Amino acid sequence: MASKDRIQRLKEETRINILDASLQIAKEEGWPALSMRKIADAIEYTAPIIYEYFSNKDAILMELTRKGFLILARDMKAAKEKHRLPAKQLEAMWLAYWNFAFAEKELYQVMFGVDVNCCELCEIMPEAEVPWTMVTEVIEDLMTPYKPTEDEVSVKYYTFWSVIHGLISINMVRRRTSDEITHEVLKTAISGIIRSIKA
Amino acid sequence: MASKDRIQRLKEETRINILDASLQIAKEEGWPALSMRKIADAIEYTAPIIYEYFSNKDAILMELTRKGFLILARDMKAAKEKHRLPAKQLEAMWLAYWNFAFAEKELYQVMFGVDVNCCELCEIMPEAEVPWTMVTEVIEDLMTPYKPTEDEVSVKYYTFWSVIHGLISINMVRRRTSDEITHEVLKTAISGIIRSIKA
DNA sequence: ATATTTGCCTAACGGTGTTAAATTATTTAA
DNA sequence: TTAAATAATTTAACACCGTTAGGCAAATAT
Repeated sequence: MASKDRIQRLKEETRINILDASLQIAKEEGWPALSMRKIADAIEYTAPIIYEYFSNKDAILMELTRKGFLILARDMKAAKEKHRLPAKQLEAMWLAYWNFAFAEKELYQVMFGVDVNCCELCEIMPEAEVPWTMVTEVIEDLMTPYKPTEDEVSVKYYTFWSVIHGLISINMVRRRTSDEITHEVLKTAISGIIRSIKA
Repeated sequence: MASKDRIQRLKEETRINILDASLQIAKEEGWPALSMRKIADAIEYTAPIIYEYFSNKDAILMELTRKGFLILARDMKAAKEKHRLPAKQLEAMWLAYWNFAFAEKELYQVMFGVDVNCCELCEIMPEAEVPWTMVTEVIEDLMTPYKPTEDEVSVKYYTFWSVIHGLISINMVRRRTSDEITHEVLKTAISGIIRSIKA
C-alpha cells in the first residue's frame, strides 16, 4: 500500500504549508492580522481543515516558536564554533542572537512576546518623553567633567533602559528565575553602568 | 444653569469609570480578555455608550498608557529628589522604574507592549532551553578559574539576556534610535559584561 | 404644548476562533 | 462492477469581538 505513504507525505506537506503560510502572513501584515480563515485561503482550503493538523491557533504559534528556537540554537552554535576563546565565543553567540532577532523578526516576536502594534501613535505622546529627559539630565550631570556628546549620553541612557526593560520583560513572560538572582542582576547592572559612566 | 455643571461632572465621572473598569478587568483577567462589552457591563451601560467618551478601544489603551507615564514620571521624580549625588539619583530613578513595572504591571504592559499570553505552555518546550544551556556552558568555561556557584553563572546569563533582549524589544516597538547608537550600546554592553566576568 | 435636543439602547455588520453536521470523494468489500 | 464504508472537505452555525446606524423615551427649550 504505497498510496498510504503518498497520502502521509501530502499530509505532512499541508502541515508545513500551514506553518509557512502563517509566518508569511505575519511577515506581510503582522501577527494581529493572522487569522484561521486567512491561513486557509493561503493554503487553498477552508478554515476547519486546519484543525486536523493543529488543535487550535495557539498550537500553530507554539510550533513556530519551536521552529524559532531551533534556528536560534543552530545560529548560536555556528557562531560559537567559529572561535576557541570563551570570551570570543560569548560575543559571537550574542551577536548571533541579535542578528537572529532582526533577520527573523516575526519569529522572535512570537517567541518572546514582543508586541508591535499601537506604537506609531505613541510617538505623539509628550508624557512618554518625561522619563527620558529626566534620566538624560542626570546622566549629563554625571558626565559633565568628561564633556560628552549627545550621542554618548544616549548610549548610556539606552544601556540603562535596555538592561532594565529586558529584565522586566523576561520576568513578566517567564517567571522561572529566582528573585534573588533577578535582584542581583538589577543591582550589579545599575552600579556597573554608573561606574562605566564615571570612568 | 448649575445642572449643566452637574451633568458635566457626571460625564467626567463615567469617563474615569471607563478607564478604571478597563484597568480593573486587565488586572483580573489580563489585557486579551478586555472587551468593550465587558467594560460596558462593569460601568452598567451598553457598549456603544463608550464611544461617546473614547473614539475607539485603542484610545482607551492610549489614555491608560498616558496615565502610566504620568505615574512613572512622578515616581522617578520623587526617587530622584531623595538624593543629591547624580549617581545615587540615577540608581534611585531606575529602581523606581523597576518598582513601577511590577507595582503597576498592567500599566507597564500596555505602555511597552509586553505580551503575557501563551507562555505557561512554553515551559514544556525543551528546545527553548538549548540557547540557555549553550551560553551557560561558555560562561562556566570563562569563569572556571573563579569557581563560580550556579547562581553566579545565572546572574551573568540573565545580565546578558536582559540587556540584549531589552535592546531588541526597544528597537522593535520604537524605531527612533539611530543604528549607530544601538550598535554602540550592544557592543559595549557585551564586552563590558565579559570583562566583568573575567574580573 | 410643541419642538428639539440629549441619553441610552437595540439591532445589525463584518470580523474572529471553533465545532458539528452535511456533503462529496475515495477506497474497500462483495 | 456495484454497494458499502471510510475519509476528506465544506457549509452552517455558535458565541464572541469592535464598531456603527437607527430608534425610543425622557429632559429641555421655545
